[in-house]
Amino acid sequence: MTSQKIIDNAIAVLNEDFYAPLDIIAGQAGVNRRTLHRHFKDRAALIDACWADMMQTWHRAMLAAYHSSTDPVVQLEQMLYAGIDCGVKYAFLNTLQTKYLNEKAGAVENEAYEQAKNNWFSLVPELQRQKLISDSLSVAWIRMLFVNMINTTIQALRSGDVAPNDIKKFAWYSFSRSIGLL
Amino acid sequence: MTSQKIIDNAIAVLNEDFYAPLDIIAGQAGVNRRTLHRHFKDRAALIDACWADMMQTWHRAMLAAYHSSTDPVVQLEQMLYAGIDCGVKYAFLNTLQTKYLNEKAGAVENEAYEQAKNNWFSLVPELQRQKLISDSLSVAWIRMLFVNMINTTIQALRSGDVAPNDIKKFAWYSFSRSIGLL
DNA sequence: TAAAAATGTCTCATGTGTGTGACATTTGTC
DNA sequence: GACAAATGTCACACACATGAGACATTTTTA
Repeated sequence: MTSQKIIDNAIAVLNEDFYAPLDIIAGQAGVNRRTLHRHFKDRAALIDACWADMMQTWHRAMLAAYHSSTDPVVQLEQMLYAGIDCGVKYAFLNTLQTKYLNEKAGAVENEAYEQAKNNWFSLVPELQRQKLISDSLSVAWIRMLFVNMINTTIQALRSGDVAPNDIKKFAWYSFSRSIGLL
Repeated sequence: MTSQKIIDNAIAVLNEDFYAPLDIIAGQAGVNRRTLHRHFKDRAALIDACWADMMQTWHRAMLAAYHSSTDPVVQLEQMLYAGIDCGVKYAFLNTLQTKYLNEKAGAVENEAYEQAKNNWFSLVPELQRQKLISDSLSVAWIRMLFVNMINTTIQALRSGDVAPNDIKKFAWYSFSRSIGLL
């Protein structure tokens, strides 16, 4: 559908430059700017749509990873890979969260986010209880390590300085050790 | 000096929003927008000045940390702390590097940056040679871990979710382990 | 104190992103 | 083919950031 095509390209473009003019987004999506406005009332509406879209992608990937095993370590590993696979979309999600979402009320569309987040947050204390990872690190800190490891991976992929084949291996190696695993 | 005052405030403001209007920057610095233009020809000139300023700060901090010890592990630890202390300025540097610096030729003012970078890059192979850190990780990857650990730390500080007292400790613990140290 | 420099205030022209209206054109559907 | 929906094209008004000119005011300096 056209709306989806616009959203996909908007995410790609806005991820590079959050303030890119709508011309660029429309052009990238192969539609007229006027058409873009027919699908999305204004810039804010488009960004909201992008946000919702990303939420869905992210949420599904996390849920699938979470249910791929009962071993919390494997769950965590799979969730990291899922995050990496979300790639560009995830990076944009982060941008939004820091600079755009502040202005919005913690509204409806955060529900899915919260759910995935809660799954994640139940995992870490469990790992700490089992003494598999460090219990001197706070959960909030570990959450940030997780998110930023994904960012690091995406950056590494984009920069071309790190061999793509190595990246996931590196990411899990570095992340798991950074939280005290093994 | 007025120029420096404007630069400092510009860094602070642009770090929050890279596209903030000059009004805001001038206002934050307590000067008129017209005055800002008398010190800096245009927006690009101001940003260049910010860049140069940050380079200086960053370079000095890195150099001091590097020379604080002859033990490469201690050097690395001190450089991480130095990066964290650069704080806000460093975060802006990162923003610039990805989205703004692309448009510039790898020009003159990168010299200082390169020098500090080279110090850093000599450190990592040395640590690998001494088998203190993992030699399966590439230097480029470790560089990214380093940079992103600083970002993570700054985020953590800003979010308020992690106790400020713990942060440096957490950062070194997580970073050192993520590169295979210990 | 007097001259010079820096800054503030007001104004203006310019460029650009934005959102919308009117109408032609294309595409899809029956 | 005929109709309807979606899209393209052109045009317009609006808001806003920008950079600069003219001149008053303040601050520095000799």
